[in-house]
Amino acid sequence: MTTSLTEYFQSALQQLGPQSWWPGETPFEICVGAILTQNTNWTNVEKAIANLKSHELLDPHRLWALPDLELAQLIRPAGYFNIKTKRLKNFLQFLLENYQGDLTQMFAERLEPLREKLLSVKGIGPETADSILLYAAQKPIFVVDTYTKRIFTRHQVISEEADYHEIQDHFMRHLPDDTQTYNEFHALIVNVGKHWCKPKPDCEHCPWRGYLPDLK
DNA sequence: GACCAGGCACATC
DNA sequence: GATGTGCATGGT
Repeated sequence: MTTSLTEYFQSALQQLGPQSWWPGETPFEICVGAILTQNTNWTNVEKAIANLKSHELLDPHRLWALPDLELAQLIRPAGYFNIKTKRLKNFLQFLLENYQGDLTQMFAERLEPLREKLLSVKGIGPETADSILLYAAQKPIFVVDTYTKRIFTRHQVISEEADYHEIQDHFMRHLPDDTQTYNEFHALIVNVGKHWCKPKPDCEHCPWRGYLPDLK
C-alpha cells in the first residue's frame, strides 16, 4: 500500500489546518528570513529580525549602508552571524546592482533564469533560492529541506541517496504545479518535522502515522 | 551537558 | 566525485 503525495497533503491540511506561510510581513523580510534561517531554529531568527525592524533596517538600501560589524551584532541571535552578514550583503549587492534594489523588478524575471542567478550569489543555495522564489516571489517551485528528506525517506517515498534536485523533481511531478499547493505543503512538512518527525521521532502521534510503511 | 535547529561553502582525499 | 568540517546562538 503506497500513499500518493496529494493524499499526504490533504491529510495534513485537514488535521493541522492552513499554515499561512511565510511568517514575514513583506517580500524583503521573507528574503532576509530565508538567509537567516539557514540551519537555525526559527525562534532565533525572529529575534534577529525584530532587531532589524526596531532599527528600521528592513529595507535594501538602508541594510546595504549598514556597516558589517553593526549588522553582525543585530543578527547575532540567529547564529553564524559573521557568515550570515556576508551572505546578506552578497544578496543585497546582487539586488542593488541588477534591479536597483527593487524586488518587484527582480521578481518580474522568469522563474528558471532567476533561480540560476540567485544560485550564483555566494551564500544562496537551492533551499534558500527556492524559498525566496516561492514565498517572496510567489512562483511555483517546491522547497526541499531537511524535514522533507527525513520524513519521506522514513516513509520510503524517496531513497536515502536522492539529492536536492531529485527530491524536488519527484514532488513537482506528483503534485499540481501550483504556487499555493507548494506553499502550503512545504509549511505542513515543516510543522510535521518540528513536532513529530524529529531525529527521535514520535510516530505514535504523527498526523501521518497511518502512512508509515511497516517496519521489521 | 548533549543535542538540535527550515544550509552552504570550502578543504581534503 | 565523495566525504568531512567550520560557522554560533538559544531552547529542550
